[in-house]
Amino acid sequence: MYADVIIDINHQSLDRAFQYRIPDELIGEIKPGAVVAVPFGNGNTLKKGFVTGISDTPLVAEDRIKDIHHIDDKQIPVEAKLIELAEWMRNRYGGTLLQSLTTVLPVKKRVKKRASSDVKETASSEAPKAAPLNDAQKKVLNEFISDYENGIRQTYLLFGVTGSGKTRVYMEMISKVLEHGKSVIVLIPEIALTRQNIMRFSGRFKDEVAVLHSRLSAGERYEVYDRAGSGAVKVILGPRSALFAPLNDIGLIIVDEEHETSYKSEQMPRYHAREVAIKRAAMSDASVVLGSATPSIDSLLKVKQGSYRLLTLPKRAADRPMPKTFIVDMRSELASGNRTVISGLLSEKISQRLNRKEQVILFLNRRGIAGFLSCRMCGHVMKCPHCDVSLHVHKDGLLRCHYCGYTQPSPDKCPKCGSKYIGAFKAGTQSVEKLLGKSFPDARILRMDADTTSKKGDHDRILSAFGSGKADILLGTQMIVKGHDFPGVTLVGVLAADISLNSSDYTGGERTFDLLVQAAGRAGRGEVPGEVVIQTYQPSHYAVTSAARLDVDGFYEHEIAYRRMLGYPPVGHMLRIAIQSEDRQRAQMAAGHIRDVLFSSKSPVKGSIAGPTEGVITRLKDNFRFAVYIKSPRYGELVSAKDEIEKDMSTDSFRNSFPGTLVFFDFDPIHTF
DNA sequence: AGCACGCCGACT
DNA sequence: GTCGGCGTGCTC
Repeated sequence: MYADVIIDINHQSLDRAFQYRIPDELIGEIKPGAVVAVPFGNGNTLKKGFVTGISDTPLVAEDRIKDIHHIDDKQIPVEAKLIELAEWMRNRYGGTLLQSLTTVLPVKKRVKKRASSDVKETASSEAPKAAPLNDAQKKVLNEFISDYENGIRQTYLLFGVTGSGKTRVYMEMISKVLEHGKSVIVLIPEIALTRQNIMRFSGRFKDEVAVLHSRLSAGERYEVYDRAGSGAVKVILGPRSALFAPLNDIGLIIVDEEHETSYKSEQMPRYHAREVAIKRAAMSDASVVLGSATPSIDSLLKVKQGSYRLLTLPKRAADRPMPKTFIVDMRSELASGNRTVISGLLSEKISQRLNRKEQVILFLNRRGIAGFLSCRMCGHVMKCPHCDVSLHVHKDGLLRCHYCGYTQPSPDKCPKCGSKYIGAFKAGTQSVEKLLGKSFPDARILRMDADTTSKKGDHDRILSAFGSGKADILLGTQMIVKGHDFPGVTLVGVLAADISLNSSDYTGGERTFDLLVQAAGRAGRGEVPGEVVIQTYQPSHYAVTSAARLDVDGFYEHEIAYRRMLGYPPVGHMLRIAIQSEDRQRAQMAAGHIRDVLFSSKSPVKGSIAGPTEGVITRLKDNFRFAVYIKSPRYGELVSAKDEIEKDMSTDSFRNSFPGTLVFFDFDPIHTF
């Protein structure tokens, strides 16, 4: 008997199975998923390896095959299914099989048990007092249960407006699946892994639920895996990596806030947890529930195409009204002499709340830092004529497109209205804080951004201070919009919707819509109805107007038309090939070489290759970054193109011409490069 | 990633 | 002569 073993050395040329003889005493113990130690290379040094298959035919001369040394008993064996999943990921997202294996089979060191965390003890107080389900919740739940009991397994999109009680519905779905003796994985974005969220689940499912998150030590992680493997834990709650928990008999995978970009990995393999969840579910005869108040364009398209089933919660629970929204045109603020970042309307509404002792959230989206050029008089934004994304202001003063490399000089006058007020966007939380201090000297202000949350615990401390009413205004970046529930907040101000709108990639509209609707969702969660003020230089942009109407369908129709016209995902597909080297010249040459390889190949994608272009961040950790983009209506063609490049990279000629050059693939990229 | 083989310079 | 530099090639 022989075992196929992947050696734990991350190198392209070693990314294949090696056959080892299974000694008699280990026959039956060595299975796919086992972790073994094997002698490797001339020195026969013992290396860790992953068993991916068993066979009884030697593929090389028998005298070249060595024996497995021993099973690494510090590791627990994992389902063969996870290996199959790793192979699928390797094929779909590129990179080495070892990278996929180590993603799927995370380090599981056996460490002495520790005292269990304090979460369980405090959780019991959360357990009683569940309100009865409302009609919409009942309807959704019954549809799911009826399918489940009839053996129908599929992917559902649970579209529920902010505050509609999605979590409550998840709990009931989980209970039902547990009754059938199956287990459940619940994915939530890392940022939403708050104490309150964990409590809700552990209050309901007690010892049967376990939480995985990045702060867990190896020992704590091992304990969770161990209890999952033995069947003591039936529900795993965690971020995207929790998808690979070694649970048997999975009946349901829930992906909460499915539109969140954190579900996409930023390391190889750059998998999307939503896609992998659906794959893992299919392998275990499980259903998937994707939940969101602002579903991804991708999932909405799948619903239209009939591959996901739509479930909706159209109203807030307990009949709370949706907030009232106002769009402020910042161009007219400028025209009327207000040069600050806070409009007259917003300022007036803030004083009102301060007088009434209600709370205010002010949101300054800073992601995609001031990279674009726009006119403060007419709102015109400089865009690439070929790719319809914002041009990025380069340090040499030129404007550049990230997808195709199109370049033009910065204009000193707006090409549309002739105004000289065309410039890069600047606004930071610190300067806004100063301005607020001047305008509202009596207000207690909390600022929450990367600077004020650098230490562990800062995050929770600021949020709980605001939650307990120790401040009137919470001013912050992205991080304050996600999922928090502050009943005292009756006004949310979005200071500059434009920043995310004009990010230099195709996802700007979608991200802005999500942010605006989620921000609006923070207002009026308590007794007093909420209001939202959205400030922008592009008040008629469909992402802004549909967000103000909280109109997901309307936004979808506009956005999908834009994606269709330019062949962007999810209508078409896109592959980013990122090339990095410590030597700038070499990175650029390698990128050019890769483009040429694609051009001269038989691949049908050669008509839609763009680049090489330099990354937004041109240098990261001493590496110079270049990218080549390919678009294709068919994902499979991009996979073939990726295979073609991987083949070329494994040749001596590539390794000799571009030593030390790293290549990463990103399918349907959503993070700016 | 390691380790061996190999074909050139400067040294006990 | 031969000790050792690290370029190229292989690892079940």
